[in-house]
Amino acid sequence: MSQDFLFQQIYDVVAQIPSGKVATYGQIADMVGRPRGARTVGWALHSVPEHLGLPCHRVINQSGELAPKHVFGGYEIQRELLESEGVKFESNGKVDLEKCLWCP
DNA sequence: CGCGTGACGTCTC
DNA sequence: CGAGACGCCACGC
Repeated sequence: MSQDFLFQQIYDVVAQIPSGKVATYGQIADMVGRPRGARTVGWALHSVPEHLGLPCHRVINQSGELAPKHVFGGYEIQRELLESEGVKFESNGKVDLEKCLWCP
């Protein structure tokens, strides 16, 4: 019940991420009321059906790195999508959180 | 009901 | 600064 609402919150937050911006698991977790549930957010996104159209490639970890595992398709795919949306990448392959981090 | 696992985060060595 | 360990939340068995 409340848990389903939590999932709905996560889906809603991710869906609200604008193009050219990225959000971190901790940020989303805090939005849904689970500031320590960053793992839960990741688990939720893994459980979320892709047909919902959630830009999971815009969800990254606190370090600014993309998903360590090619869960949604592949690291390169994520980078391509983000770059296509205007997200800047650093030489180390990380996202420029200073400019592309989603600030609600 | 209890244990194990996982797209993470933060602290400490 | 880098790597490792512990901790948190939710689900599956």
